Amino acid sequence: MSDELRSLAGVDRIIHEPSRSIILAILSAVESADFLYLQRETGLTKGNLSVHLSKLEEAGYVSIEKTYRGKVPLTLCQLTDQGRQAFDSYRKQLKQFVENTKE
Amino acid sequence: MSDELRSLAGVDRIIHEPSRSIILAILSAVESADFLYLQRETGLTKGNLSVHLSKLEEAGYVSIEKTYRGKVPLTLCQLTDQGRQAFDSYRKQLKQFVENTKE
DNA sequence: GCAAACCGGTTTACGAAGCAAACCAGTTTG
DNA sequence: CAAACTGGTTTGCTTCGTAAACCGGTTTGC
Repeated sequence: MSDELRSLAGVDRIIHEPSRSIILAILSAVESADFLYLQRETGLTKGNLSVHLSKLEEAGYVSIEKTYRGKVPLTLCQLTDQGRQAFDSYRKQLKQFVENTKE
Repeated sequence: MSDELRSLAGVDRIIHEPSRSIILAILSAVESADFLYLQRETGLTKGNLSVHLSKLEEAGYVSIEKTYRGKVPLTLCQLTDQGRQAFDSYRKQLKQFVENTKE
């Protein structure tokens, strides 16, 4: 019985952080997003979004491409395959946990 | 759309920590549990279990009663009403998130 | 044409948190 | 009566999340 409840035990700490789960959730739905779009959607400050993105990039979960829109800097973010896989299995663990604690 | 993904945004940080989610999950199923039982079920070290229990107690989510079994110290833990409520709504938030990120 | 404000971020500082290991009072064992 | 065990608590370290300060470049106002 407790093995099931422990489904959360080895959860990916990179993802198990609300701000980052949300970022990954958004990226998993859109193919590609720029910094400001992510900022609006997540409600994060620029500083924190930047830090979380760096952490996700470092983990290999998102790729970040820096370019320009005209003369203005533009940062594009995409979920990597590894990121998609990691997020998928994270979701599965949450689902497991929610279901195993029913009633 | 992003409001739904942000369901995790304001999540209860006391609970959104795997060790503590697991403790609450166990307590939500058993009426009352002693320290060593919890240690076996969670797989936590004594030190960490102790710290997490204190934090949960401080938050008003579990009540801790110290007594004796014969001459041996015994620590009994129970979910409070407040704790049950908080855990319930935490589960609902997780469920929301999982469902909103489907496919 | 230049100062001030704005854009799109990054870096820094710091308090809080998790974890492992050391510790401790009391009890049982040999 | 010393050594080991029980049932925990406390300490020390390191990592992490957040807000605030900062920064290079661009646009705006005068």
